[in-house]
Amino acid sequence: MERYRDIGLKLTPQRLAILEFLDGNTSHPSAEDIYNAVKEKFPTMSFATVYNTLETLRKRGLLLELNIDPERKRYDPNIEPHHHMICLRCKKVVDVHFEFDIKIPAEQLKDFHLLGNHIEFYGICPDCR
Amino acid sequence: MERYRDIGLKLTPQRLAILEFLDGNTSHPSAEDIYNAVKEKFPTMSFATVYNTLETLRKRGLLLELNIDPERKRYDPNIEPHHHMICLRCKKVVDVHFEFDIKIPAEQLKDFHLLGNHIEFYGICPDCR
DNA sequence: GTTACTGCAAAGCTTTTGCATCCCT
DNA sequence: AGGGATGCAAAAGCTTTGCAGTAAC
Repeated sequence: MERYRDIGLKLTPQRLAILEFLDGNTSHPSAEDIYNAVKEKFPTMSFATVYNTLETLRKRGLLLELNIDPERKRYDPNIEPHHHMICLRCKKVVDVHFEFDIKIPAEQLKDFHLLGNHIEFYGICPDCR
Repeated sequence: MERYRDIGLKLTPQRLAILEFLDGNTSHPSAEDIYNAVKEKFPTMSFATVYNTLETLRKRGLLLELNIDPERKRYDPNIEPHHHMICLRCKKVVDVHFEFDIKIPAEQLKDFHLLGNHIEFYGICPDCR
């Protein structure tokens, strides 16, 4: 956790609680999920603090903002490149740690300069079958 | 256009204008883009009508709702499975019509029943280079 | 004539912002 | 002590909804 202070972040108790909740979390929580979780420790916690902290972390490259849910932003503390499997029924999102070798044919690529990719897999999870 | 009536949709002038704007459109417009475009023909056009029509089309599988933009929903009249290339600078979205052979290793797949996938490619488009 | 659609306005959600206060360093 | 963070409330932006009037079938 000291590494946060090293990059110029003030380690307030609220932030520590948010960081602790996010650390190793693979549930891809929304801002509200985070707010609800941390509010138990800090009843005065506000959405502003949650959003401010998330934005601060994102700007420093310590957090990813995911577009996998059309209704709200989801956050992922795992900044390693990876993909996601989404259950169409319960909306659960599972990480897929595997590097796929996908190459776009040159005639489609034109002069686009590729920097990365993200795959969303859709299906039905074991629990929903 | 008659096919819309065949599936039980009333062909109002407003709807025809929306359908005409969407037909063959590869710009992945937002609801506001569609509203602005159609408002020129129908100054009384309301967002309610745009959203109602989009939702009606989506429910009938005639339109895709895209999650590629965290700020707003984008719509795609091309319902053929395809992927997207997104310019990180100008946010332009280009279709990628190519089927990639991607298989998730069994130990990652678990008992997830896969139904489809969508790849977002990130990079810089020729215009922005 | 029925039924579904339109358009306005209001409301609902998520996210952002202004600002006074607070507290980490 | 100083500068950034917190928390409240208000506002902003996108999307949905209620409802009365209207038009397609």
